[in-house]
Amino acid sequence: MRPIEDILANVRARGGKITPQRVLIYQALDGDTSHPTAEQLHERLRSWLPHLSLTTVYAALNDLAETGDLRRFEAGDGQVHYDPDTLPHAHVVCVRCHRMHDAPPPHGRQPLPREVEGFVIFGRTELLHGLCPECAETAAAESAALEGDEPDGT
Amino acid sequence: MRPIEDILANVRARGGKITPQRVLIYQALDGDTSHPTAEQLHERLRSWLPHLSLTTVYAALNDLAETGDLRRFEAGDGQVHYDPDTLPHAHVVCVRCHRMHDAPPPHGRQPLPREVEGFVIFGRTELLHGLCPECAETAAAESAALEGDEPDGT
DNA sequence: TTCTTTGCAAATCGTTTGCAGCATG
DNA sequence: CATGCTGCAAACGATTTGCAAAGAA
Repeated sequence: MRPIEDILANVRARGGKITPQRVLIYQALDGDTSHPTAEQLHERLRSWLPHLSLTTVYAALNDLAETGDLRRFEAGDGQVHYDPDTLPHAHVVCVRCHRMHDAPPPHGRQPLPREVEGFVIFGRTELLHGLCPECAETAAAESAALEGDEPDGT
Repeated sequence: MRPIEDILANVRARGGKITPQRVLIYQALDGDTSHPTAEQLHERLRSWLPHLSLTTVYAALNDLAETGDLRRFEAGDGQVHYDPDTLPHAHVVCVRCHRMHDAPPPHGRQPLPREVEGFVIFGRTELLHGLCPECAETAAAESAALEGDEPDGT
């Protein structure tokens, strides 16, 4: 994400107004690598601004996303996630618990194609689906238990 | 997607039952490159089975997705899309009209990493975001019109 | 007969919208 | 003081769930 000052300047340049809510949201986002949903962010910020409404969080996030200062993506859990890191990079997602990490290079770091199938390309979202260490362990334990229930397993 | 017979055999092997609805859905999916949503598929199949319910379509699709015979992904339009092509490949999506194509090789055809950040990797979803030819034209026309409204544009 | 699947209606859940009051520029 | 923003409540739309009836095995 660009420095907060740049973003605020941009808001003002577009005729927008700078409110304490937006500043708080922008600051919370800066450097956040947890890929939060609007609701998660809202929950966190409530401690600082108890009156902050979820609607306002959505408004601020979608605004940033439209100017390209924030990446917005769906990760297969039915919710929209936001990522202040707008450089091309991949995400690893657990298909069970939906825990999510940035994938280290080289994944997703290839340069963007300019044009594909006649489409002008702006951005890329790359998700790697798998099991996180915890869920992999649970899954292993479960399948072991299942084998115990199947006498034919010999 | 695997041949229909294999899929049906698998259903039976898991204690499932083979119904006309499921067979119809599997057949419709086979070779489909349009990345339909459950609702789109439902709409199409209604001509053959007017009584087919959306619930049933969801059940069949989610079942196939769980066995890995169908890829399930969200494309930024708030809906879940299904793709019978389960080989790793990328999709090009129009951010305006949500039209979608498969990206031709080499995009997204790199082999899957086995493990990333401790996660065991099963699959990948790669989305290229951009403007389709039609929307690019519309967008160009719109920005031209906007410039006309701004006398300072000189 | 047994147990899964179907199909309807209602519930759920994340996100958006309408609108009145408030605060920024 | 004009306009954009906030925050509440209500609307929305995609997906899921509960349950009784139907139909595979």
